[in-house]
Amino acid sequence: MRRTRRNATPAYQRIQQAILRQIESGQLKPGDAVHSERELARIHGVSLMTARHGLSVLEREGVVVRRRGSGTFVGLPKIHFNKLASFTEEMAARGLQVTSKVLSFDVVATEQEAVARLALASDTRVIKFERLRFGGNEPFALETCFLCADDFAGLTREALERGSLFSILKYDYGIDLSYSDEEIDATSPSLSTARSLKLTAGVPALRIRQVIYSTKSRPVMYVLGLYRSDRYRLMVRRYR
Amino acid sequence: MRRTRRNATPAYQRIQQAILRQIESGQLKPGDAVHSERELARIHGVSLMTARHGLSVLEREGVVVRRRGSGTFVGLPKIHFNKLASFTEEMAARGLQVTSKVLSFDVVATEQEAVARLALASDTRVIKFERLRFGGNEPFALETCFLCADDFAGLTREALERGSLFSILKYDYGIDLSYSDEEIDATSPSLSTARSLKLTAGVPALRIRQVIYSTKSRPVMYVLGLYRSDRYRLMVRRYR
DNA sequence: AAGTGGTCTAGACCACGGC
DNA sequence: CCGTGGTCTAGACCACTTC
Repeated sequence: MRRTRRNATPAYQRIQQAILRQIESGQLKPGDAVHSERELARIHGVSLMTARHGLSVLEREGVVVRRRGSGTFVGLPKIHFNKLASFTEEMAARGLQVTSKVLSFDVVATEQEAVARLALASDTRVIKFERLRFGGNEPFALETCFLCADDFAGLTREALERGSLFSILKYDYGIDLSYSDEEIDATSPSLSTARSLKLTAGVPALRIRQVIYSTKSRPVMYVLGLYRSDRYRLMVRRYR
Repeated sequence: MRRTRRNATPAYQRIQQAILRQIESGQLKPGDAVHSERELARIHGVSLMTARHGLSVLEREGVVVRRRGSGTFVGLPKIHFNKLASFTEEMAARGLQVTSKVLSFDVVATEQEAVARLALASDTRVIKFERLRFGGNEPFALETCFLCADDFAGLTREALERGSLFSILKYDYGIDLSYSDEEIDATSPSLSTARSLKLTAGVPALRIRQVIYSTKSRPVMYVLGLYRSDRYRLMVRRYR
């Protein structure tokens, strides 16, 4: 059987990408049937289990719907459930330009909650910074970010203002992110927060507390986000 | 090789249940190593792929954490991410008694948004009812529920007051639910809603709009929920 | 070096849906 | 009936972590 070279993209991911390309190019529209598992296996020269593995991830993201006895079909457009994306990526998906303003940047030693969520010793110093996030010149969210100060010693305010945090982690620190655990509720923003977000008083905000983990299952950062509820909503899929 | 009888619980689910039992019984604590994939395969007399399949679902729910080269470990206790549970089940997990009060129950023909979300023809009549949900005598949420009136003709207010909606669907209509797609934001509840939830004016609520699908991928019900943010928060895991 | 999880094969049978 | 997705086998090699 054909062998793949080491360290290449796994076959099941190549199959996913092939399907995503077909959807993005308009070749497949919502409701259309995707190639069957057996066809995908034959087309890509892989076994049935491998083709199935590729589809299963796309299904959990809502990209495709599988119906036993019937087939696999393209899901509703532009909805990706339970997908951890950077703010930059989310806005790009909506065709909006992102800008960010770093409101503060400090190293602090008294952030008990953040330190606990990052599973660090209680006296650990953390980098703390606040960013106001704009999509197409409109404020969307105020994010407060915490990272272990020792692990990310070289991280500066200037770097943050230049590029996206996700890429800094990847290219400067070799850290790939894999998932985030999030706690979501609603809150009345403080006066200063409301002013930053240009919210009229009394309008609620969506509060998302997320702990983001690396591919090695280590907590990397804790983010407290306050989102304008009229501009941003969370899409989630839950399973029985 | 040993054959399983038809229509039995799949092997990968039996493996999941075995692990969940070990955790619930206290035999395994957070951080403890679960049996390795090869051990599980041997213990349950299945192949490696089957044991892996079982673990992968538990991993996506946050029950276990897998670390390549190292092992599989029990995750943090009592947190099940992205799990579609009935209100009754969620409260039971917290040890709270559930009561519900049906505030209204009608068949209506003018609910455009609900009809659209259920993918029904625009003139379809739907059952619409509101329930106030209590956990341990405290109001948690106000839910407005919509179902196709033709498909659930026998559904009455009395049945709702007796038992949980999920079990009515299962035992009276033979419908098993499989997942829900949800849209989450924050809102200021109306005066009457605030009164029902015993909220002081101006306190925000978490708004969850969910479309719940059957195992046959058909939308079954649309639920608009307003949750007291101080008593309820949503736990979600998102993937890169 | 030994053990772990991650990818993959080349088949098999079952359950279900639509024609 | 045939094609679909769902479950499953009995192996293989790779990449990684721990010792």
